[in-house]
Amino acid sequence: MAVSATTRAQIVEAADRLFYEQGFEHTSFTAIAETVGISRGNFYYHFRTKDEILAAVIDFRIETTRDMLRQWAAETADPAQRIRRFIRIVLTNGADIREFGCPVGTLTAELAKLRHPSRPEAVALFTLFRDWLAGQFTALGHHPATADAMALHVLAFSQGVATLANAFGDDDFVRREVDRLEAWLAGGLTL
Amino acid sequence: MAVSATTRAQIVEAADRLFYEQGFEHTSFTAIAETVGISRGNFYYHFRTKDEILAAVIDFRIETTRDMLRQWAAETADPAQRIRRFIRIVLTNGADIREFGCPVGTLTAELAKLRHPSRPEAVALFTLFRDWLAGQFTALGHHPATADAMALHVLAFSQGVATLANAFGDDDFVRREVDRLEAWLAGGLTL
DNA sequence: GAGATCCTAGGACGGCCGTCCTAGTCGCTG
DNA sequence: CAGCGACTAGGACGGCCGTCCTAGGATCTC
Repeated sequence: MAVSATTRAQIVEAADRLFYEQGFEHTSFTAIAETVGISRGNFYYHFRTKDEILAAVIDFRIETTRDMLRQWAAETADPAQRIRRFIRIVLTNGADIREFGCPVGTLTAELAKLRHPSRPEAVALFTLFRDWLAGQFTALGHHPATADAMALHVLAFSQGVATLANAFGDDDFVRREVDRLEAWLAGGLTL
Repeated sequence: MAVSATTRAQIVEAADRLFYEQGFEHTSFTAIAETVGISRGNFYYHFRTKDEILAAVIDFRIETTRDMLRQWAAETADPAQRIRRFIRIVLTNGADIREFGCPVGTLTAELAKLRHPSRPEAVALFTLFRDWLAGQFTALGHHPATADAMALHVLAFSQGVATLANAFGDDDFVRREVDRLEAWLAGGLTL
């Protein structure tokens, strides 16, 4: 049981990374098996289909994200500071983003094109950030509707920056946009 | 020769649409052949590999985009009005974007994950818009470096909005963000 | 009207894909 | 130590993929 849980976790983590780096469809069972170091047949014991792995990966990402947001909330009480932490993800994860884009945005886009049944679960990852950000803006004294609009604005910022960072690999551009949005956050928060 | 040119063009246009709707890798020779209404074998006469089709599709998109930008330049002399036209693409093509995302952004992201040799050509599509936008900002009296930063800012806006529109399908959000960026364009153009 | 050229249809090929089966190993429990 | 459940390795399967070959039809030239 302990060993199987480890193997299962190893599969999920390897798939998580491979889905991010190569895309869901392009990642084969063989590639995951080789990464983990298990036989391809053994696989079937833990996951019956590739879609089941995807579902597990999305659940894993949701859990990981929840933990991260909780961590942020525990470390800083100021909502503005929390939002700033989100804004700076594009710097913190700059190298990965330049190479592979945003994990959430690219997965959601791919599943949309595949018309994959798990698409709503991937979108839920976006919703997680959206609701958390909206909560911070609400804590800053904004009405819920305004707070949600601001949350979407911040999300759009990070998606746009991630996409262009991936395309052009321009770190200066990322820094400039981060500065701009932080100024917006510190200033009027005009929408 | 006239017939072959037509067939070739039909293949490119069908592939263009399918690559957009389903992604490059997910689109098979069979799917393209069925869309055009030709046999799968005949294909090989016009394109020897799938990568050749991709290259032709990217060339086609570059040509189409160039035509569109020329058209815009011909129709309106005011640079600000031209930029506004670009900003409003997310509204004009709202239905497609909600369903499939931005054609340029999603293709670039996919080719990055596939480490595909044609990735630079896809990025060139971005560069086309980037340079054109920078040209408009220059015409508004900004220095080249500033104009380029503004161009990237507008591009990031459209990518962010397209990604979230695809994820959430929220038309109000798109309209709100368009209004906001148009206000920025009409106002200070602060970066 | 014969022949060269352009174009097409249909199918064969090797390969990798996701899926599934089976025999067997390990470790725990009684 | 017998038995059972958890776990693994290896390989077989049908199917679709991209690629490639070949024979024949259409069209144009002299």
